[in-house]
Amino acid sequence: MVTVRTPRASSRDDILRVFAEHVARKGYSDTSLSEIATVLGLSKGTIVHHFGNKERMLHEVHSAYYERRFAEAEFIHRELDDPLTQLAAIVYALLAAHRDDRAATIAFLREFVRYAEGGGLSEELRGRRIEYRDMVVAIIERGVAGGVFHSSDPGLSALHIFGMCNYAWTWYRPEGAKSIEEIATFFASDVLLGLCGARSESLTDVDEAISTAIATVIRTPNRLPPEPPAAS
Amino acid sequence: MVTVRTPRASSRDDILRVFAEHVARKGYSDTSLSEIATVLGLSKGTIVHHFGNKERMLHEVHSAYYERRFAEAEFIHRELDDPLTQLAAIVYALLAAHRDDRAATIAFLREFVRYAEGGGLSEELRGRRIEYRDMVVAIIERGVAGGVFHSSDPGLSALHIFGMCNYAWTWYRPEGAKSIEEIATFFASDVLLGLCGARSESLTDVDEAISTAIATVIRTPNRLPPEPPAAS
DNA sequence: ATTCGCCTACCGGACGAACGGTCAGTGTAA
DNA sequence: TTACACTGACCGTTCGTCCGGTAGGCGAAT
Repeated sequence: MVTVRTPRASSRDDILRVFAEHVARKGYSDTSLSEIATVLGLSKGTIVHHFGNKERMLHEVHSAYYERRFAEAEFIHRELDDPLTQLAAIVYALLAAHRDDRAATIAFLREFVRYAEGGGLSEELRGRRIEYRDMVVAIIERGVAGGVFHSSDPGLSALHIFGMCNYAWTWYRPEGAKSIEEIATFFASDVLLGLCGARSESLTDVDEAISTAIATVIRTPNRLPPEPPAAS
Repeated sequence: MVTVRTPRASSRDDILRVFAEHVARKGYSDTSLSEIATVLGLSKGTIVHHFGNKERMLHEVHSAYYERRFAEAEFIHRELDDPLTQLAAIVYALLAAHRDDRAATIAFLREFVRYAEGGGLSEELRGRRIEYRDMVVAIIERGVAGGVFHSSDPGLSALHIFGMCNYAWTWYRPEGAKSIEEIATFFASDVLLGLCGARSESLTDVDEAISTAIATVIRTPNRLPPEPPAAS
């Protein structure tokens, strides 16, 4: 095979993209550098040249994933002001990532436990995880303080939400019957009605909050476009 | 080290136990047979002698895990009759496994996606997963039919519950401040109040259902005892 | 305009380690 | 004598990593 190399155009991004796809499909340990090199028509040495080692590649995938989630979250925080809508937006954003940022999302959710305990590059990513969680906890606490939410433990409420959303990669399929918007609406009203105490007047509030939340998250700057349905 | 080998006592169970612990801690691919052999003072050949290959060991761990969950679930079904209490019991059972059946639970939740797509030993385990899900869906549907629950999509409600519970291994620590009973009570009332429409009169119903559920699950025959708090 | 050195992407073979798995053989209880 | 848990040397493969070398674009010096 003749390699046609566009001058000055590094394969860095391609490598990272294919790497994330493989990690998503087979997990980190079962992803081999030689396989990725073969897919891209590169040599294994090139990959090492760009990233140093395999661990740093995973770190970079995870780091970029966090970057996107934080950008989203900060946009949500900036554009929306009531906790109800903010929380709905977080739920939708986390679920939309399953469709629009699929490879990185699955690669992250499959492998982030690697950073649970110390060692190597884990400090930074562990910090980011705590940061994100605290942000959601803060939203819930603001809701509680404002009398909108009722939760005896905002930390557990947040873990409830994260579990509900972050487990979706194990069952969600883009080609499935339910759209992400339907799923997010269902999940968000589930938890929001619970948090609101589900007084009947809050029903319309929740519906409205979810609509606004979805519309807002979609407007996130530099947002990855929804992935087209798989051709195969 | 001198190996004291009790005659006729096969190491099968020990091997499987240590294997599950290692898979829980490091994942399937990063668990090596030689390491397990060393820990137990055996040779690698012995492990292969008992199980044939590594894949079958994982299969057996997962299979045994399902066995225990189904035994629990069937006991719940037998002892309890209203969907409210049954669902609370399922939530508690899934969470209690994180403490009382810890290694197998984490090993399962880390690795069950391996069986998502076809190949090898996956058919049976995939079937069991569907079976378990359908059972929970059936409970919700019975609740809906009886007017106790309100859910426009029992399938999604079940996925909500599974996500909430099955994500716990990523954050739950036995030595943590919250007990499994507290967590389960919090999570169960979250979803049950949502499903009940959270009319105020259902609040006491839900509390009572959860208490009954916990008391019942604990009585499950052949239940593994709660693991003692780690000494180290 | 040509030459030069430098930077960087990339090659591709070699490496040592570790892996899962094989197999002929051993010792002991039944 | 049979049955079986178990050994330990061994095999083929694959892994991540290393490294000397090549090629081409580019800015500076000539």
